[in-house]
Amino acid sequence: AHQLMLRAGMIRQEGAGIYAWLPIGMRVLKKIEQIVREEQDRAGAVEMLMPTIQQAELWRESGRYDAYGKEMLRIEDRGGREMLFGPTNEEMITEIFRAGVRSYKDLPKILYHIQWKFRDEIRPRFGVMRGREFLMKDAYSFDIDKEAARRSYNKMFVAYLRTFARLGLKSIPMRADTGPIGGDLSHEFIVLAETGESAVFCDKGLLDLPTPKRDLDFEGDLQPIIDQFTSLYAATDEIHDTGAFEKEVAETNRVSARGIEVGHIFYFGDKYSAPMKAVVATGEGSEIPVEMGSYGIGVSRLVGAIIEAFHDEAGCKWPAAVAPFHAGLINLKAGDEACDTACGNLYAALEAAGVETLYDDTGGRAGEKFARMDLIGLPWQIVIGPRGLKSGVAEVKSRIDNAREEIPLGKVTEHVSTLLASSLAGI
RNA sequence: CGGGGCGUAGCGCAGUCUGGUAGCGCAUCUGGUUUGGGACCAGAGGGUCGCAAGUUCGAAUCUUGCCGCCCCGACCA
Repeated sequence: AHQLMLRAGMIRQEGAGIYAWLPIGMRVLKKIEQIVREEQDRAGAVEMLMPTIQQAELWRESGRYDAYGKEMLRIEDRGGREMLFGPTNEEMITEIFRAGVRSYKDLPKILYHIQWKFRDEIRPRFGVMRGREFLMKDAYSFDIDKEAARRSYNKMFVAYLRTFARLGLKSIPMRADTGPIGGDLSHEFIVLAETGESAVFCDKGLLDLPTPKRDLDFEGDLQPIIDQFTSLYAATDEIHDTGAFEKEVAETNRVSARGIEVGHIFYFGDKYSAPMKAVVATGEGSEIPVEMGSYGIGVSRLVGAIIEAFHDEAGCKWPAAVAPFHAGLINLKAGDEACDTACGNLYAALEAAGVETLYDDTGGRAGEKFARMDLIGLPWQIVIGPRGLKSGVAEVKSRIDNAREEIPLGKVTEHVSTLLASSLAGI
């Protein structure tokens, strides 16, 4: 994925684990971000934005300023105040919550933001898959008791299933260690890919479970869905138990593969709310610390994960939902009036139809242009020259397009529109 | 942090051992011939040789220090 992203000009490395997002890569990143946002909103989470730079003082309240170690990038401002580039936002969101919420009547509440994080990884690698600076969606839930917290957890669980499905990915929730964040309920969402960083083991049945529907009522009982996805065996190598795997899963259903972690959800109770005194009034006149959870999705990592899942020798093969452009339009003879007109009309028609089109009118040879579009991974590639039009779809890429008949210039727009109705439906 | 390697044009590299005018391929630009799946000819532009100090008449090349990056091991979205 890293090689493809570099060659396609999606990113440029500016330091170890630090990348600039070039225009093509940016488009993909933004599309993924938007899908993540839509599904968070659908689940009832509310968007906000917290800063990247935080005060050390805040992290001393939770005790993590010293506990976090060298992975935290610590900086000092001109006044000698200790600051840090946020690796996560539990402390800050807890501080914001306690300043603004006092009553159980304001609960439940799920807040999220999509913001750059920095973790000074020991060894950054695999490009944006494990960068030091990365874009993450992190959500935080606040509830009056554990039962309510469980409902918030379930909302995010289902939102994650939908999010990854919309990105064209098959994600598998796996029970996970809670690690330094703490708590006792946690799942990792793993996407299967041959080049994944961790080994995963699961029941084949998990791969066939249906994605929760778009019109699902998130305020209803989600537990049956969660049970469905958590009753079958699924574990990463860290907690994999070969004995249990062989006992619970029939031999023909055992899947052992590799995967990429793209999301992680935690319930951690009052780990932060207690020490930081984020309390709410109950109905009985007492105050109790809120029950919290946090929910992360690696947005920038997803760009790499999707490429890992969808690519071939020639380049990326984006799902339509995140492709940087839906179509590439090549004018083989820029300057030729008939060509320019046909391309101009077609481009206008495509854009009007909502088909995002990359128009290349720099002239030159088709092979080079197609190779470039293969690399970037445009689902449709349309070339127009003096003799008419040719086009192809990503599944076949450039290889069998030569067999297609040419369409005269005058009928290009009409022809492509017809194709649009079938092959590009749903974009 | 331990171990291994690299730093020379936008990208990929040669040159370093043995000090003597900074090169090659791709890309870019100009002109021309071409043009339907990675063209050809001619020409051009582009360099603090990672940084600094030292040795020397002279350093990409030798010495020392520093910086950056990559790969292999313990962490994570």
